[in-house]
Amino acid sequence: MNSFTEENYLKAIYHLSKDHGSVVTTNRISETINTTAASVTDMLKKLADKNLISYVKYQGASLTETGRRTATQIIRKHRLWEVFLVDTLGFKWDEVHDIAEELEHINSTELINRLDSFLGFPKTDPHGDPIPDHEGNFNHKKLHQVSKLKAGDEGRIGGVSEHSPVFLQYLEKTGLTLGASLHIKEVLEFDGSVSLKLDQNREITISREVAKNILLIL
Amino acid sequence: MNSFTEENYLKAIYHLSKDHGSVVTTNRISETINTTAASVTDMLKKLADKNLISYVKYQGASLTETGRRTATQIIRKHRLWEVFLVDTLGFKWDEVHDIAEELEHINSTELINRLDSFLGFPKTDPHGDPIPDHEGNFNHKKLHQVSKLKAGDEGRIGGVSEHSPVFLQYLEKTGLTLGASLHIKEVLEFDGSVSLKLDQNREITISREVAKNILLIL
DNA sequence: TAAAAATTTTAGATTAGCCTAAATTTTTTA
DNA sequence: TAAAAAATTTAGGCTAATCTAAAATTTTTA
Repeated sequence: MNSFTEENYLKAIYHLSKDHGSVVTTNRISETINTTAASVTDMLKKLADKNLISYVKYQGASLTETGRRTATQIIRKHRLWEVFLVDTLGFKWDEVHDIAEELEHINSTELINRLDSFLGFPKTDPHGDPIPDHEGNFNHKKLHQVSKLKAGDEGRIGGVSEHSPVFLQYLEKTGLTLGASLHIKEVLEFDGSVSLKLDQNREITISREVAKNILLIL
Repeated sequence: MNSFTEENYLKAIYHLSKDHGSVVTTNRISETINTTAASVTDMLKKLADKNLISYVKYQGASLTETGRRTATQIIRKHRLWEVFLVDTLGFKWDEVHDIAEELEHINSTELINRLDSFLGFPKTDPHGDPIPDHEGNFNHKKLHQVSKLKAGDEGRIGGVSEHSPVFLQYLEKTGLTLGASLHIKEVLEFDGSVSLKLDQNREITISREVAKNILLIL
């Protein structure tokens, strides 16, 4: 059994190692977990002892296969709980992160499988992030940052890569919710801001920063 | 904010002080929480500092009003989660205790109120125990131990005072589930065992120990 | 009611997770 | 490529929650 803290470190390492296997540094972890580099070093040694990561002093850490499986199970729980909170209890998509952050540590495979079944085996969470199955396999859909597209491209919003309440509330207000269709009219060279046409022919402009965090299915 | 551990101590003290206000000893707590008396002493000092209990050295502890309110909220959460696990996810009544024991520490009033509403504001949990409202008020129904009744008495099962899986599974198997009507035929003076007539005129005999843990609405 | 038994508390350690400050290693830069 | 800067680790401490063993207090019993 791993402690809450250990689980949070595994999750952080997972999220920080973009492509499976890449090495993550002590400082990057300390920033995401909001702790000191010294504390991270301590924990990395411990996780390495438990064979959840491989760790080379002064170099960084990467998840072992066991570590990766553990991390994806926590992510599975987090995302299923988010679906429950939004679909079943009626929370808004910007309200669920912190609660799911607690619920993800509840320890019962049976519980999570029943929850999955009750929710109808959802494939994505309320932010469009894929929910891994009980073996840790993701159902990857190719997603494209709006900031990387050009005039004329179109697609539906399939996810967001930033989950802060302010950002999600902004999207909600602007009509940029999951599933919304959009058509790119223009990308301003000056600052990278993007003009879009939305469902009811509504036209809006978003900043490059916002465009980077909206992911499209083309 | 209280730690998980503190919450567990408060819950234990609550359950051990039969009638509100009665004093609970160090050893009794150490038995229910499965820890040493020395550890309990440490924690009692801490809870007293936080004004959650009143504590007199060598005498024992009792909940303050704040402590009582905190404890009932944990119990509220525990019981609502049990209802969710049984009614919504289809667990059996003997399978939910340990999971609810974890879920009860999740910290969100909004979550628990929405859950309550989703479940239809249940008044009792799957074992018949009353669910306090958000102000900590119980809807007490008068319950009678079968062991205290005499031949001729009858009623419905309104609760059980023992929640171990083996006991609950035994009741399930025997048909002694929540709501079942029963009629007391005879109480054996020799060993206190009780003969009952059940729904379909089925007649069974239960031990005094079992009879003590079944609670009837007369 | 005094001695024995039981209960409770104190003293002193231990472990997990965290911290600061100092030392070490790696990376950057001039 | 050597010095400066940045990153990382080590050393030494802290707190929460636990433990064992010893001391203090209360309760029981003869």
